[in-house]
Amino acid sequence: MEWQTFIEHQPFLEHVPPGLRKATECRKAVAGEMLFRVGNPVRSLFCVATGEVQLVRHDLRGTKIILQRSRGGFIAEASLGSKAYHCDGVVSETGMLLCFPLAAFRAALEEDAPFRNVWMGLLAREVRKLRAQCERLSLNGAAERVIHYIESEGIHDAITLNQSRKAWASELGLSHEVLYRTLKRLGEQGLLRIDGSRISLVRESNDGDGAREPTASKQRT
Amino acid sequence: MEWQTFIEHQPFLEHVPPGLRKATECRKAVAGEMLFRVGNPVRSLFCVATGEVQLVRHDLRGTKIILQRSRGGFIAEASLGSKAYHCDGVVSETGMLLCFPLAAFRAALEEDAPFRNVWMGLLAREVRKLRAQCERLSLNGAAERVIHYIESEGIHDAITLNQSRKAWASELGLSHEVLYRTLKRLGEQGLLRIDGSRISLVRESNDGDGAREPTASKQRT
DNA sequence: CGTACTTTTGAATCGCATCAAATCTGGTGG
DNA sequence: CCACCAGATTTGATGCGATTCAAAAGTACG
Repeated sequence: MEWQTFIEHQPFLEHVPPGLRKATECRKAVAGEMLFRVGNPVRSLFCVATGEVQLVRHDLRGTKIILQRSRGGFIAEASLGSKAYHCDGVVSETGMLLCFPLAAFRAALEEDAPFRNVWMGLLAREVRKLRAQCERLSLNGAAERVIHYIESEGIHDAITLNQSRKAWASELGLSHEVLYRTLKRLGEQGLLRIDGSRISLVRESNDGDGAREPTASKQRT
Repeated sequence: MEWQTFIEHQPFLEHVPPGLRKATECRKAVAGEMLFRVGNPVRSLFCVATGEVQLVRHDLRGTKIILQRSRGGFIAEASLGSKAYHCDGVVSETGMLLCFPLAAFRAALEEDAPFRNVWMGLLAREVRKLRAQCERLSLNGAAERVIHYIESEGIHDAITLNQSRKAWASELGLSHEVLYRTLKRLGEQGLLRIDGSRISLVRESNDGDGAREPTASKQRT
């Protein structure tokens, strides 16, 4: 498969300098495969062209916690700065992978200013995204988390889910049952419009129709 | 005040190139002061030499959410990559501040390779730290969050709190009452040793003393 | 010495997690 | 094409733990 194909999906790949491109391996990754495990030395940086890769950790009782979910874009960018991985990297959906050798990647950052700036921009974006997720997780209330998610991850107050609702629930730090119930309730209250995997926020215009709760909080039957 | 003084507290400042040093303003920041507000254009990068600065946001009902808390080190590093601030920056404890003009900072990154590498290392560290916090917040159980905090933020399973417990509670996504009770309970169970602001984890050696719960989970009276 | 804030404990309530079970879905192989 | 299976979706019932409201005691600071 050609770089040109990938660039269409991931515009930032356009900035990868020729030297690094030649050193990059491009391969298929099958669902279930482990890219790396906790403690493994960092040898490559991975970019998910298609499919999905997750950064996961397991707590004491074996519960899986998803730390990052990448569908297009880098996975474990921060591993560039450390010797060994802090999490497991598992392929959750079959797709194509770009494997950048660590040394070549570092060299490219050193030599190529535009590429470097794109990279620093990606890191900064990741930081902001993570801060938003922390903010979301510190909200106590299922409805508030759902709405916060749509507001911060969506475009024009609407999202198209690219994962199952069950997986979304765990990203929101909720049990899947509560997420289902919350979506239903918000839908019935007219605060949310749900068409399959398309979910959008309905902003109340605050004029007519006085039979509504003040805002997305403390909804009761 | 002199750079040499700051470098003792923040070793990475040693790598700030001379050109950038000359352009940097150094001033006192008084508790309560707002460094910037949501939407303000980014003009400087701030480094907290002493005192404390917080990155905060407010939800719909005015509840304060702390997104970052910096005591020594940069605050809002990710703002380097965006036009405007996404949060408010408030001084929570009086101290000294280094204000790097944005343009000069960018230029230094461009020209000075060692400085740039230190900076990218800081960004990567921030990403890992934020991932750890997300992991922590997605644990459901006060005791588990406390223990996770000590394990990931502490040194040798021990931390010295540099903030009030009330503030810690909000960082953990808990009400302060629950944190107090949880600490007390864990202390009584011998899982935690608490000396004022010094809190350390007691690892059970799993040999003698059979009167203990399996691990840090599901503690009951 | 007084004020503001943190720390601490108590009691009541609410919402989420959990267990259970039924239905629906997409995909596989016969 | 259909039977079948695994996983996702949906709904119900229950208990626990966190939030919340309340109030008292401790502590820092001017």
